[in-house]
Amino acid sequence: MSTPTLTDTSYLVLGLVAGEGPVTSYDLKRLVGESVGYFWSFPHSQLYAEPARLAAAGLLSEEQEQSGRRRRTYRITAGGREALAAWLRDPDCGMRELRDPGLLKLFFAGLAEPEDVAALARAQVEAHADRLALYQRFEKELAADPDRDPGTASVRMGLYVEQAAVRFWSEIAEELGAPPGGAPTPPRSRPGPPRRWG
Amino acid sequence: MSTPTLTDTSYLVLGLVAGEGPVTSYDLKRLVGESVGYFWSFPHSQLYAEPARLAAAGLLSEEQEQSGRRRRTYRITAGGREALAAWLRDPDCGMRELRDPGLLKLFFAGLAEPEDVAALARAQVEAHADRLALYQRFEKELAADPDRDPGTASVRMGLYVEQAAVRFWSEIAEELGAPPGGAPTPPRSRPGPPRRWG
DNA sequence: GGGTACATGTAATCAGTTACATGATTTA
DNA sequence: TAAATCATGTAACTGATTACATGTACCC
Repeated sequence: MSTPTLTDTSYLVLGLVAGEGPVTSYDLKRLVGESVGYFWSFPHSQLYAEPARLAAAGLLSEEQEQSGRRRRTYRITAGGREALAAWLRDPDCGMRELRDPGLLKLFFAGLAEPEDVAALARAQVEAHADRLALYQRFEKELAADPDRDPGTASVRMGLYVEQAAVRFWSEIAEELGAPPGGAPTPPRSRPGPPRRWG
Repeated sequence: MSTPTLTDTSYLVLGLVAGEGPVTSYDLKRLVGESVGYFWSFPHSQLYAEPARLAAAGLLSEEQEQSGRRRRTYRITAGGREALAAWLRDPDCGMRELRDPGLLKLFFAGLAEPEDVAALARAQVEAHADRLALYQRFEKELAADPDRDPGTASVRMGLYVEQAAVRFWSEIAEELGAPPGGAPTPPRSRPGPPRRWG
């Protein structure tokens, strides 16, 4: 009852506070921007709201400056540490869906002009290739670190997924550029989204 | 001004209505469940709220039964068709981040017991393998369809991503089972989440 | 003809986003 | 010292989720 259903965001904050010692919201913002933010970002305002919620739930302690900036410093409490541990101990957690806006557009390819879909594919290839390059750089630098934190393995997931995306969109681009039929841009096949899968 | 910032969800609904002709909210629910829902799902209540919004914006027309169930039937309007076309024409759209709860837990591996992380990895392998098998079945069935809708290509993306996930989590599981050092479960390396990437 | 599952909606809540607003530092 | 940028918050809005509530069809 003292834990009013924590969200993934809650645990993210909880974990960061647990790991980094006393932090302010701004510290959190910086931390997120440098690490988790690459696969789980949100606006800074949430990094003000969420710790406040957690403090209200007794999972963080809050201490406010009396002087100029009146910034709040958060620390994890025993309760917080336990909630975090319980979460970490539980092996099952939802599988996030893709929710990729690009994929959504592709899903409606039947309603679009083929050259627009091709343009989409090219744009996606470029965007994902950039991301991939970034992750490859990260991975390389991290590999050099002798006592690398186990959590940084998550970078590799980003890497694999971006590879998959580049591959996928490249295929789409290619198929649209040179469709099996032979014509450079085939006519719209059928109006409407695909009916059923499977 | 007549389009108060449509979301991706709006376009999803718009596209479905455009493609499927007149539909009720329940029809939408069924359609989503059979197709897009696999990579972009939401509760049915949104499929009641969103068409209403779109109708208010003039992008759908709404017609309500006077008899028993009083269900509402939606059709796309000229304005809706144009909004959809404009969206489809635009090649750039945000790249969705992973936001994977499993990855988030892994990110905090430094704060967890190694055997818990291993259990997580195994659970993830299983979940993603199931998903992968499902998508492979879909892809196979779709491949048999002679006039397959271009939008169904999105299934392949799901397939690639699940392959990537299975690969990733398998590696993690394996690395934890038999770490390079030799010990079956190494001591917690360092408290705290990874500091910086890159 | 009673139960169970499907169909169809509304209401309340809340997380997450956008926008606004201002205090402190640096730099030109 | 003016301008720009970094730091630090609050307020308002709204999309999305949870929960509730009831009507209709099917089946044993």
